[in-house]
Amino acid sequence: MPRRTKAEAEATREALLDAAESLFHDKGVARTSLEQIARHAGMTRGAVYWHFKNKADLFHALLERVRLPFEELTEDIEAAHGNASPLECIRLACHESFQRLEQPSYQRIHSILIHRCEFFSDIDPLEMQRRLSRECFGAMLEKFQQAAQYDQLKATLSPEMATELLQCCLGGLFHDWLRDPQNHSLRERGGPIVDTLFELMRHDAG
Amino acid sequence: MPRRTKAEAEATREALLDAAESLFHDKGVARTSLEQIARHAGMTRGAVYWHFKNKADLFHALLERVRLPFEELTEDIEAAHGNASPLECIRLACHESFQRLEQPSYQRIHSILIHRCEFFSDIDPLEMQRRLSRECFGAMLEKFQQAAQYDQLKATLSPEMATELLQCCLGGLFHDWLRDPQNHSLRERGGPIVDTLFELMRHDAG
DNA sequence: CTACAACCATACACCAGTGAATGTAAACAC
DNA sequence: GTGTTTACATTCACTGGTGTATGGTTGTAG
Repeated sequence: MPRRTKAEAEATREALLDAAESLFHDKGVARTSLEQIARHAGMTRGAVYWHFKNKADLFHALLERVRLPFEELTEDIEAAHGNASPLECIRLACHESFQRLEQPSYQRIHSILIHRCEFFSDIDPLEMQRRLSRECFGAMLEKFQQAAQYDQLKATLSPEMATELLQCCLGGLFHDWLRDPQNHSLRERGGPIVDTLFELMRHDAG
Repeated sequence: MPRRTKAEAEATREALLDAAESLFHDKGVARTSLEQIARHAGMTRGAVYWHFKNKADLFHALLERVRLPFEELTEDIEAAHGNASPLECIRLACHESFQRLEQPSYQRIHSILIHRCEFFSDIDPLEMQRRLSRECFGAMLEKFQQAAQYDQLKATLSPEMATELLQCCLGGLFHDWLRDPQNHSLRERGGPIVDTLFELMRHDAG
């Protein structure tokens, strides 16, 4: 019973993306066909090829759904803890990030991005990872430089090194968690680890 | 001109694995066919199906080639720095690991394991990652407990927490590096980071 | 009210890849 | 030396997936 209204068409597009997200997560990107995606959304392959050029194009569209929320994350954090001290601001941002990443939709997409898809000629998951990593690094470095100005960091610890240390730690934590998301909570494990690291980096008062 | 001698047969088996390793690394696991692997090794698919049951079996065989060297790594480190202090032993082990991981064969296989293959029903890369991670964690925890007994750690830092911190840090470092191995050296970036972390964790003498 | 175009279903040809069956020549046991 | 088995090459049948072309129904602009 085509054709639908414009809002309905947009709804089926979202339904196709939802189906793809679910199936990619369950079976991997390479091993899910467009036919399966269409069926899971209650459509046929005709709908898929109408909304997307091919599988790579569909994959790009999926990633777009996570890029925007990620950008607003840093802004929200800035707004929420802007009045706190620089070091405390980063620490709180980490906790905030843990909480957001544990939302099912976030978790599923990142799991696809990291574990469920191979790198590709026309669809490179590494490029997206690099982007997120760079943005994260820049935001943290800025804060650590402020912290150094306020003498919050240990004297021997440069802001650049502090940023690298934290980024490595967060990255490892993130990958460990994504390996078995249902096994343990990112917040419960990551919280104490991050707090400990900040305690070690902080310049002891007195 | 079959049939070959036993040594020749073993050589073709290795050649097939080499070809698979090379092609998996260049094009990903899902997008390389057994035909391509055979051709790249100067054989036909008949050879592949003789030595391996199917693609998953071939993949397992590839991973076997990296599991054994990894196990001997920890033993070698134990033997080399067994007389050093526990904390120093772990630190040196990290540096040693960096050096080994930068060898092309290691780098390529880990790159395949993490970026070039999707998880699979019968061939799960996550399981291998979990194994390596667990073994690594166990060895480090043991050393950190010794370090705690010798009062080498900061009083507020438990050996469990120290292990988790280091593991997260190493994991993130490893993933960052694998994203662009040719871009920067694991040793050159990881060395200072690890040294800094140990400096922060060490109990100040005096 | 009508003509067009959006939205999707259906049908088609086509190919890459798998797995198993078969062929075969030489290595090895005896 | 002969038979058996090894170590492949070759062939074939089959499947699943892709891309495109075409058809059909209904919103929607004018």
